[in-house]
Amino acid sequence: MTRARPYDRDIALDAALNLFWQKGYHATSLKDLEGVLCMKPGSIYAAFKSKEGLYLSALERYFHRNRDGLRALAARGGSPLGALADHLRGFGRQQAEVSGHRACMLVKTLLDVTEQDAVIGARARGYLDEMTAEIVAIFDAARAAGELPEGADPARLARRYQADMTALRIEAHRGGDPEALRLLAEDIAQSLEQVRPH
Amino acid sequence: MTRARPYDRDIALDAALNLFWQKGYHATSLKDLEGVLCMKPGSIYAAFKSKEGLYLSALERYFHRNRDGLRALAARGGSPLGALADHLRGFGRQQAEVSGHRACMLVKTLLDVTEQDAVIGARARGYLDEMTAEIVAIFDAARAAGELPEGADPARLARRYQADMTALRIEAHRGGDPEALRLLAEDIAQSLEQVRPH
DNA sequence: GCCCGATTTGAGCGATCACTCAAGCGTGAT
DNA sequence: ATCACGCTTGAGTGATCGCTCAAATCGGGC
Repeated sequence: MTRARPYDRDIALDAALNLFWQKGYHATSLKDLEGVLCMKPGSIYAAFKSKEGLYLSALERYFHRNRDGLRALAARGGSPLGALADHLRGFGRQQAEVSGHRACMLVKTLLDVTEQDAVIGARARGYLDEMTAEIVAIFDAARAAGELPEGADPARLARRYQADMTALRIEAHRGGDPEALRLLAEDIAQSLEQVRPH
Repeated sequence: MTRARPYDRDIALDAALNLFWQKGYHATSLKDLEGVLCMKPGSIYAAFKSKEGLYLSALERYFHRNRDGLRALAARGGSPLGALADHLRGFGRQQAEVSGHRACMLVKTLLDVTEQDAVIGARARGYLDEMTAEIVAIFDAARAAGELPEGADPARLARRYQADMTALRIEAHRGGDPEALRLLAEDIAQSLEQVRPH
């Protein structure tokens, strides 16, 4: 290499991720990105090829972060079902720290994207499917640990959990009473724990 | 009136509603709207003041339609809890007819909007709150009908129901196996019916 | 110290954005 | 038939969109 990169790809991607997450794909302009990336349009294009390319890179980063978080949760040992319930309750306890950063970016992408941005939409769907698979694996572990009754279907439970988590995060994005959010998370967590054989 | 309106406001609003619902606020251009409304930019501006004004009118229409649907559901007589459960199951049975028309437009708006479109965001939040109130009224009716246990909180149950419905509609938007969607709706409906005193 | 080549720069590209307004035209009143 | 009114028209506004590329800039190899 003849010259060190004057910008840090990770830092730039994080900045782009946060901005895209907050404003969405269509409402974010290259001018906005220039600002938070501290890069001129030529550099952005050289590094990420296009606005769409940058979005895809940011989305991939987001996905990996979430997937790794879920894996860390599962690798914690102890009760898989308990880990999922804790995760729900933890999310319910969060205060609204940064605006526009609560709902899942994959879901936001799914809803924001049209037929013109088919590539982005397909990628978001793929990542969501991978997340589903991760959750299925956790329910499989729960079954192995004897936390599920005989006839329980891990895939079905996983889809329910993912839907619940999506709803919880959208409710968080909506704002409103923090205590109501906590109660919602508690209700969902209790539903989850009810599947345990008694 | 010196001249009959050459366009039908209801038809135009429906067309705008469908397009906005499908593509979202930012991704819909005035040129797109000209096409589906069969109106030139001057007429659109004269009738709806601006793109934002048109969106607000379309959103109001969407809200009234949904609120009235919910009221009709509640006015059907019989079990309020059963009506809600039926509504969930009915939604789970739907096939993906028109693309991009499954998720709730209020939720899509909430996620799509930024600080620049604060008016639209506030309106969407207001409508969502009104929907919550409608659902609370149904759970109040359920309590009056003896379908709820002593300590049950209608507001808390309503928030859970609304979150579940949101999640179900997003899952429908995501696509995938129709049978999985049906099972998800069934799971949610069964959770709802579990609150009945036994 | 000098040059080479990779990288950044930023003015500016054509296209499209939301939107305007002077002109044209259809309609009901007379 | 004619007029006057008011809605519709659509070319065109300035601004901004995503993006390009020739020129400036900087670091490493010799």
